Amino acid sequence: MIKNDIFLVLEQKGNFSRTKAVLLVETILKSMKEALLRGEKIEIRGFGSFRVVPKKSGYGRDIRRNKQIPIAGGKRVKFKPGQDFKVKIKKLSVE
Amino acid sequence: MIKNDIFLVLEQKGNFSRTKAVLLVETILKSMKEALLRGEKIEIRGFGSFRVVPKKSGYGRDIRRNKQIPIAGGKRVKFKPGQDFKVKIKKLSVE
DNA sequence: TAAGAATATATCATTCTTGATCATCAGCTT
DNA sequence: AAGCTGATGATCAAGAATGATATATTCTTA
Repeated sequence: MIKNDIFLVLEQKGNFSRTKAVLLVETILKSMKEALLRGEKIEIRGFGSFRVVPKKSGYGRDIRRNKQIPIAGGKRVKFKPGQDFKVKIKKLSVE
Repeated sequence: MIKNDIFLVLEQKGNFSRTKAVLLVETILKSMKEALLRGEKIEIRGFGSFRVVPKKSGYGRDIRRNKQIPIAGGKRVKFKPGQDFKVKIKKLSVE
């Protein structure tokens, strides 16, 4: 699924024009990124939550030279799917 | 940020009615969940990607009894923020 | 706004991801 | 439709998440 698929869904199921659909999606994505960049968490019940958490990891690898590379700490974004969603995804293995 | 905040953004910046905003968001979230439940990956350039990956983890813990509990394998959803987004988030630590 | 529903937290050991970089592949804009 | 921009894969070691459960907290809906 890519952006275009979302536009199509909005055009078909939501009856929105392509222009509106694009405006919509971009607006939502932009506001979500801004929220996370402010350090806020995003919590959408039934779907999942995004949180900005500190990161300490300290080593990477230079493939060419096959040697370790120090990595500075910082923050990262973590997504956690909702409970119901998570359970359903987990069961995909059954198929 | 919660669902209501997204509705507000759509009402203000996108000039959509509350009803339309709700329909929109629910439609998008639903289609995204369905895609992932079909095993598809979702890739939104500039934001990030969601993928369904296999999981093997095998042990949990019962806090009351303080003993190990076996955990069945399955699949899980993984979110990976876009490059630019990831870098910006990482720098939040500087502040 | 208040009731109802969903999520965070803490716990431990095992499994898994992060992180830089180049080449390849794929999404997105014109 | 094609090119440009952006994402994935592979590598290794060490730090970090997962998973079940009950309670406290927060989101959502009627």
